[in-house]
Amino acid sequence: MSPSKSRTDALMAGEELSSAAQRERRKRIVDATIALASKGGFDAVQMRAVADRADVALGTLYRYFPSKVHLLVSSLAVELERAQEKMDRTTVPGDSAYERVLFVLGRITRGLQRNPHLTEAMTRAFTFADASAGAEVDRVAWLMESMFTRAMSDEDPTDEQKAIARVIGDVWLSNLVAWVTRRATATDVANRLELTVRLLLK
Amino acid sequence: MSPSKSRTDALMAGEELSSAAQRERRKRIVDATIALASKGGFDAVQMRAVADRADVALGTLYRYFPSKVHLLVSSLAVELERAQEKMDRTTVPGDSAYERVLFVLGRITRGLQRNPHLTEAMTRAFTFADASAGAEVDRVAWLMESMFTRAMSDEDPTDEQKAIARVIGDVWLSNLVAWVTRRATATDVANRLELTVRLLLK
DNA sequence: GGAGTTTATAGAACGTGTTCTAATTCGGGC
DNA sequence: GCCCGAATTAGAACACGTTCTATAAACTCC
Repeated sequence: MSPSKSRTDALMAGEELSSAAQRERRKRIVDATIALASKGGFDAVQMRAVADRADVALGTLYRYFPSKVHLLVSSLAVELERAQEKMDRTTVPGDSAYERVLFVLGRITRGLQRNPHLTEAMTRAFTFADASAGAEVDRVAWLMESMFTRAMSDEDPTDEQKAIARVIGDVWLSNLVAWVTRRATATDVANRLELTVRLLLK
Repeated sequence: MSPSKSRTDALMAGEELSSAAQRERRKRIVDATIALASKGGFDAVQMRAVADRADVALGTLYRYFPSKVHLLVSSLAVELERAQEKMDRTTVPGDSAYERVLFVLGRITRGLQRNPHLTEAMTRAFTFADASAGAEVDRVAWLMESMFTRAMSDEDPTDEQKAIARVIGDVWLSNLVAWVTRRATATDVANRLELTVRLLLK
């Protein structure tokens, strides 16, 4: 049991997947998750449906991702990495940290709002995650934070910049959730983000 | 069906409970929820267990609160109201908004941290809530916001003050969740809150 | 105080996340 | 090629949120 356990951990973290077949399986699972989430949100990501669509047995799915929350948060990390890569290929316009952060924020937010169901699924999983998904959640939090610190300056971020990035991330997530649950409109979200960034960076 | 529907809505909102027996039942349910949550957190708040403990049939529980999330978020509102009342009976020390907000934040945070399981149950329910619990979530959000605006000044809050209060609320909640899921220590939380309030109010 | 309506009760039933079991297949060392 | 442990599979089983059904109790209005 012990060796199998450590192998499982590697699978979960998505690192060092022994065989190509396993990397393949993992990708199919994440793809299936994103497809189902895009179509019907959190509720549509049913473990049996994911397994079916990924052409994998239910037990295998659980071997790769120990819970629905792990699965969705890991998929969120994958999506954020994609967004970050795209951002890296762009030159972010703006003369001040304020302008650049707002640009990045607006862009990602609009990107997510283009796929409401997917956003709903991922944000809900993220905020619902319990301690067992701590590693995955930390990874996503770190991706968010670094997305904003990069927009603030090219240098290594100062502690204060990191703190600001974290606050922006918190506000961003909270507003995304409010939008997803229809307690705020896209305009509300844009306004509040602008206001927050202004308070923090101007 | 229609009159019963509207009566049910009243029960959900907790207003105008027709009979004393119904107010009684509702209170027993909330008390049972808080007791179970205090003991074992979100997972321990099982609908059958709540119903048993409140001495109410499962169907009745669902008539009063249409889901576990509604139940927990409503209980959170009750708890916040209690905290607010206690705060109202205190004179908040501090010469500046910065100092007073920090005092209030520290106090409520420590209060919640004294009951980790309850806090875990409530914050997870709050952040997991979907659109159907929008009203309950809005109520809690409003309670939080007004808790901070009151600390900032005695007057009616300006729009900017409201915005600041909202940001503080977002950061507060996010840090509470991080603490609850053991991704941040109590010290981390205190530091980050101090830093955030400083950035916003100093 | 009785008829009709609403509310409460006990408990079965259902759906989906998660776990478990038994059998099969895969991959690496001989 | 064969063996062995690990990985995968199909599917049963289980837990808990939620819904449904049938019956009883509690109100309301005459």
